[in-house]
Amino acid sequence: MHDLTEFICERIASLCALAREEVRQALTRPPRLDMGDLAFPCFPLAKQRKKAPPVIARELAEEFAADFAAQGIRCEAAGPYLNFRFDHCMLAGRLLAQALAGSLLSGAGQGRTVVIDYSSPNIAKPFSMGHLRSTSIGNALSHIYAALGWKVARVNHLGDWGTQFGKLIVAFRLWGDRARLANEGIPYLMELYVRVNDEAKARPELDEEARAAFKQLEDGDTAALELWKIFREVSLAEFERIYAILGVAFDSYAGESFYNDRIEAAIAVLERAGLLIRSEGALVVAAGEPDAPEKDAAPPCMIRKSDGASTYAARDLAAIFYRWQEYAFDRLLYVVGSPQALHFKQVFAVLKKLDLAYADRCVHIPFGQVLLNGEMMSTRKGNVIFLEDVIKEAETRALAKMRENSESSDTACEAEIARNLAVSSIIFYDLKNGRIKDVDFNWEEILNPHGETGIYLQYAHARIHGIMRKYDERMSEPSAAIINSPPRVTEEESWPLFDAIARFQEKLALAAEHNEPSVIARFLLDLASAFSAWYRVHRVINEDNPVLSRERMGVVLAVRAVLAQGLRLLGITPLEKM
RNA sequence: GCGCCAGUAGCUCAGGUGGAUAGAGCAACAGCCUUCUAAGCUGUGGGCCGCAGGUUCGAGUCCUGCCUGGCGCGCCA
Repeated sequence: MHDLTEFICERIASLCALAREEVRQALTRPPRLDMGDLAFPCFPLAKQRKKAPPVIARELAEEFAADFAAQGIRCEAAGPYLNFRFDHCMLAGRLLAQALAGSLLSGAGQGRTVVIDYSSPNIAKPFSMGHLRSTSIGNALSHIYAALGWKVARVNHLGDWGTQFGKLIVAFRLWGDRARLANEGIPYLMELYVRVNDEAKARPELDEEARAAFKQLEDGDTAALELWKIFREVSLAEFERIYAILGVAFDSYAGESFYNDRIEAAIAVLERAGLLIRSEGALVVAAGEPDAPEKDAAPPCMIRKSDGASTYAARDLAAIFYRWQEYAFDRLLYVVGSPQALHFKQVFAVLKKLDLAYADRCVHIPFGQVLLNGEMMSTRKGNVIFLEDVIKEAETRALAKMRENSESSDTACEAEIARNLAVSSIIFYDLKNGRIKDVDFNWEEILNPHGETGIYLQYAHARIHGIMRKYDERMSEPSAAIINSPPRVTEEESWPLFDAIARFQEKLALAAEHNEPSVIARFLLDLASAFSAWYRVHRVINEDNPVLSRERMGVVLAVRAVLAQGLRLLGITPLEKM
């Protein structure tokens, strides 16, 4: 399609005295498929030719007709637009072959490295729907960049350090039970955490003790460290279980504690650069220009508190220095909620002040919050939904639906499919909208199996596999053989499917450009919906017409290949049966 | 008070670089299973694109001001 576009650009440019680039910019897609494949709006020529755009469109259509027909391009005027229609059979044939060979995507990012910081939950708390967003968005981005040929380092910056562990240590010393901790894991830790917070309201000295306990941790007190290590291990085991269910993996779990002994060195870098200013007893880096700090609209970036302790910002700077050494990244993505936008703005501004070449390579990828009844979820307050409860409920419903459809056989297989459907719907629900949108958690919405859902996509994919099974059964040739010798595409009705397939590469590039997995999610909905509409009216298996059967099977296989590839980009494993 | 983000159908949302009659899903209503999975398909109704100016041949899209909501504004991470 690209070569045809170039041909059109060249001809219009030469005939209308426009720059080729100018023509390419002006070209658009008609709003509906039946109007054509490409359109040139004639408005810019109105002044030059001193005629109304519709007149110009008609003239151009006539002038181009013969020339373009030779290339298999039909052109016609439609109001002020000049619309072009390509040879769909030829294009579809090409796309079919590419889709079946898996060569629709080209790796433009080859050789470049992206570090993606995502998921990053605080340990000692159960995995909630709030943690899911960073996890699913980051995971999808990791697949999207990898598909474009980037080298991807997936980093889980665990929240495994800070005063909350002082609190937990205090709670454990007061009421802790090692046997229960070993048996119950995170829920038990949370119980202790909630209790210590409750009791601290009446006994403020507990907060004091918690600060002291965290100080012990930082100073390397063996007993405190031993407890902390157990908390961390128990939590990590639990998270890895959840990540396995979600199909998410990481290359590094270097979290906050990992940078503990690198912070002083990081602060020393700022010191040497002369960026640190003493302010109200704390050490800060001013946000604005060095010569006019008083003009700052933005608050300064605090590096060291007045009591000498380091801050979150100092830790993040240490992490960036380390990651630069470790990965020499071309891009560093922080998949962290939008409330932290200011924090990252400040940290990145400090990098700029240090005149570091990689300052511009660091990007915050914000996303909206998961709310419950319009409020932020809070583990401590108890108004929180846990991911696993949602998975269980979704599984139960999927299983019930499967039993309703068929009194089938294999319960182990059923359970696996139900689990997949549950995870697919939850991940897709999280990714289908622009990431900046807040999500007010709603059971009926996330469990809804109809409409724009992960289940809808899986259903389309599973039905294709149903056709494949039947094709292998009824037709003389196995469907897999079609992959090696793709059929010609003769039916115009399959064009909407190929029109969707043709956009896969540009959608992928767009998704990476904006760090927006929902672009892929929307693309898949378009593709699946085009397929579902086609499926009703076009029967694939037909023993009396093996040639047509073969052609349609090829079309369906092409759709399947793209659908499966797209689902995997989102971190969803395509199902062959449901 | 300042900053960031959002405001499109009853609800949830799509609408690269400004272009043709603003699109989906849910909900509602009406149809479609003797044929490859009805978790599907087809159709109907439903819109001062927050408001007001401006730029332009042309604005949901760009600029300015305002309104509403969310989040954030140094010793939590």
